[in-house]
Amino acid sequence: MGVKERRAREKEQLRQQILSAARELFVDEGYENVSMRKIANKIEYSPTTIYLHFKDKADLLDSVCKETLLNLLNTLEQLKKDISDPVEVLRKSGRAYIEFGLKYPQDYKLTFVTRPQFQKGLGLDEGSVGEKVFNYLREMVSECIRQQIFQQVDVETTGQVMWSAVHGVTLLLIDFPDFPWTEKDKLIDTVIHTTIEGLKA
Amino acid sequence: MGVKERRAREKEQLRQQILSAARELFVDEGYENVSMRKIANKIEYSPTTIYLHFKDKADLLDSVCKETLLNLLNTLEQLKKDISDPVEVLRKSGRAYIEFGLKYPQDYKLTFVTRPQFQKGLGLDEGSVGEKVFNYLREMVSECIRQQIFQQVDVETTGQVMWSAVHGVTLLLIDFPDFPWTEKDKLIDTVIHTTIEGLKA
DNA sequence: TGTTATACTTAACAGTGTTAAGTTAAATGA
DNA sequence: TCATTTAACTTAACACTGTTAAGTATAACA
Repeated sequence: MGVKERRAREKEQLRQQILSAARELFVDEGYENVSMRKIANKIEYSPTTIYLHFKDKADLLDSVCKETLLNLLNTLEQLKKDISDPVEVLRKSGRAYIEFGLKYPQDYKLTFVTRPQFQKGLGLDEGSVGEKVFNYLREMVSECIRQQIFQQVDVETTGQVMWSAVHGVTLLLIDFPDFPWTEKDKLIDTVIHTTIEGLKA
Repeated sequence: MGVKERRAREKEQLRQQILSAARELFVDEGYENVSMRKIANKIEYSPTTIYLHFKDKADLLDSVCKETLLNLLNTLEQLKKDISDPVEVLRKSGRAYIEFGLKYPQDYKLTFVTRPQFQKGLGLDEGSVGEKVFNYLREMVSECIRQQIFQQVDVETTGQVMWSAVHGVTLLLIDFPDFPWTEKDKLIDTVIHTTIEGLKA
């Protein structure tokens, strides 16, 4: 009677196969330049088969991004365990976030820049992985406010300011690789340091 | 003998007509969702006529962007004239920059996010409009440092930190329109204020 | 063994950016 | 004035795109 189970397993396997083919192509050639036929070709199925596993191209992108976000969330939550000072957690998390973006630049852009256009707002809806990442940020900031390290008492605004800074420097470093940046690590540290000091003041 | 001149004038007129039709559609519906046929329809010409004035769709968008960037530069330079306090200039310029991005989100993203890897002349290359904008930022920051308002003495790093912050918040507001942001103006003000205070500290 | 359900494909639709070739009308030169 | 040249503009087509309705083939079940 394990037939159904085997079938489900096989189905999931193909789903994963599509997913990783899509990720590879999206990252290499950019979402816009990847057609459903191209993905189908790579996995040696007909284009329509993809539609048995994903609603449409945007849904496929969405699934790829969800994976990426889970990866980021995992990285961040590992961090929190080993540090007690909330400012230090915030600092290290900011670094980890930026480094994650620089390590997987295409994935980062796909998730935080490209995707929202197609799935309006879905990136940070209730229960989504994106929301979990932002909740992580909320908790860190809350702790800093609770310990009266930050002057500002508005968790939301404070978190959003922090996010703006790390998001901004991440994208600039990704998108203008040839710009005469200050030494990269110095820039990252200064961005994080400046924002935290600004929130303290 | 003014025939050639009249013809050139008429040609330029049509070019402008295409340009403004394209701008309107790009802004309203997004670059990806606007077809050459749609633009052609709007100006009541055949699609191919556009190709007599612009190399391709990307070129058309580039021309639209160059115009708006010049607009931004103009807006910023107007600002500088009426204010003497360098911090106030920086603050107001940051606001104007962000508001520009929110007003022309497609142009902004194309110029500062999508284009840099592919396109020459609109990124931050030498002589480009983008470079002129960053030079403006350099001058503002220089003045703040010269007057010893900022602790940090490195113009490049300081400017890049400032840019990261405004770039970040601009893109977040563009890309996640449905996210429960703090009241928009408050968020923008806090981002700018925090960064400037951080640079003073 | 015959029926049902599932996996997958074929063929097509309406759309895209772009181009080669053709048309029309205006400007030029004799 | 009239043929010729030149420029503006259009038609029709190509090779793509995402997506879907309908069809097939095969495996599972009664």
